Amino acid sequence: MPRRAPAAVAESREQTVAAAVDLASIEGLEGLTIGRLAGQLGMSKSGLIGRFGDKESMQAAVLAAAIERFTEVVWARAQHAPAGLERLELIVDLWIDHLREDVFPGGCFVTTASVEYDARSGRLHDEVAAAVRRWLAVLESEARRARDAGDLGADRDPAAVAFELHSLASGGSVAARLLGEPAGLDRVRAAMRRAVGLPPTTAARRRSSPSPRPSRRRSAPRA
Amino acid sequence: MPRRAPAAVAESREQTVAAAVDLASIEGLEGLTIGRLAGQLGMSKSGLIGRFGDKESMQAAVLAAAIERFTEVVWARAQHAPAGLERLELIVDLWIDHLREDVFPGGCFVTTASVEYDARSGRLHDEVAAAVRRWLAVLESEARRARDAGDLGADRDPAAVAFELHSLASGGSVAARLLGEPAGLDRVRAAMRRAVGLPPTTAARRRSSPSPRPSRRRSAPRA
DNA sequence: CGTTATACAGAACGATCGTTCGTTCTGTAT
DNA sequence: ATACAGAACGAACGATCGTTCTGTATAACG
Repeated sequence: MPRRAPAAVAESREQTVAAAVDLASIEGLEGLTIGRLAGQLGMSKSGLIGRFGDKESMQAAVLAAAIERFTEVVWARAQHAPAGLERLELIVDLWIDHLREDVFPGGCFVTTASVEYDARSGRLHDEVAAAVRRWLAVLESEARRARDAGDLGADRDPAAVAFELHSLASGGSVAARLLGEPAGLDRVRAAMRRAVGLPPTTAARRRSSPSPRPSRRRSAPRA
Repeated sequence: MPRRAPAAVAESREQTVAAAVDLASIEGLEGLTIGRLAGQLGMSKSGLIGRFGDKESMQAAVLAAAIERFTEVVWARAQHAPAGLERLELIVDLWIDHLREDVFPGGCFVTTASVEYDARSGRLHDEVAAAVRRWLAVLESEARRARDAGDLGADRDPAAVAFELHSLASGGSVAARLLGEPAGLDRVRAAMRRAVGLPPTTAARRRSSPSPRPSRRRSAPRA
């Protein structure tokens, strides 16, 4: 391969992490296995782990990549909307859409990671918690803007609104996926809109997906 | 006075499962390990697995026991309240309390299991989903009663209310635990009350009744 | 050109996984 | 007194875990 080495390495590692994100979104960050991931990528275990040092560093890289993916498809795309309720409304739509369209094959990555590390200590716990805190801060900031602009009930605490939105999206997406009811996400969306005082739905579903997409990716538990 | 053999066996298995529930609420149902659990119980791996047949059956037994524990401390204790909004209010309080008082050392058991199996197929997935469906049906039934009695907005869909309550409790408890903020559960409670149209809080925390004290039996090593 | 650094494969490590044997012990029934 | 059933043990199975070491091919540099 006459590829330039640094580029090849960087790109290769990027692809590695992307594949690991998909796998970990199903199996969990803790269920990630060097042997299985290496086999899926067609490389040796030593070659794979050599890119990260050890497994925990690999998990951290995977987590960071998943957060970046979420940030890109939800936060970044909402930046063009004016701060406040309007941006909050767009965030909710993008948030639900990213769940509906299987940006992560196994459902919301950070939710999975949150459950895995909510009762443990260590580097992964800290990084997951930090990511959730950052996201809550974003939501709180927008909620505060909305409240200051009079678009949100003056009695509503921005931090409480942020926490409520996060709880609904996190818990609701899991339940919708577990029960195999894509319509559950409509309920989550409605509840999130209710949480910020928006009407159940605006005119038509402007972000309507063409088909329900029954893509249920499932992995055999064993062999 | 020699105990009858079947009784002794049942009790021993019950203690085994109770310990496994505590362990699995932290490590996850999938993170349960026969070797580690056996070591913690002071028995051999073969002796432990012999009680269930294989690991999956043990996981199923652990899941069933956890569901039973939840049912006891939340559903059963709310039965004395009149059906409808009043019972729903009590359920919310008991629900939050069971999270606050660490009925499960690692947080809500079914939430953990939901995340673990929401993207997989098999027996465990089906049983978790069935448990969630049963619980949603209970909540929906109470919400319908409340609506029919005029205690809930006539425009509120009981199934949507049930789903919203479940999502809030599930997602909120994880976030509160992950962030290490017990006050987060107050937010969850407030949001759940808001979901059923109840005022943020009734007077003071009237639900500071003595700890429910779930049966937490400690197993003693065999002589 | 030679030298050096890097990336990966291959092999092996100790540990642990779930499972399966054969044995032993205990209590009950015949 | 004998036979049997159940539970648990200890040992071992093959598989897989994360990690480490060594050899080698290639790319980068002078």
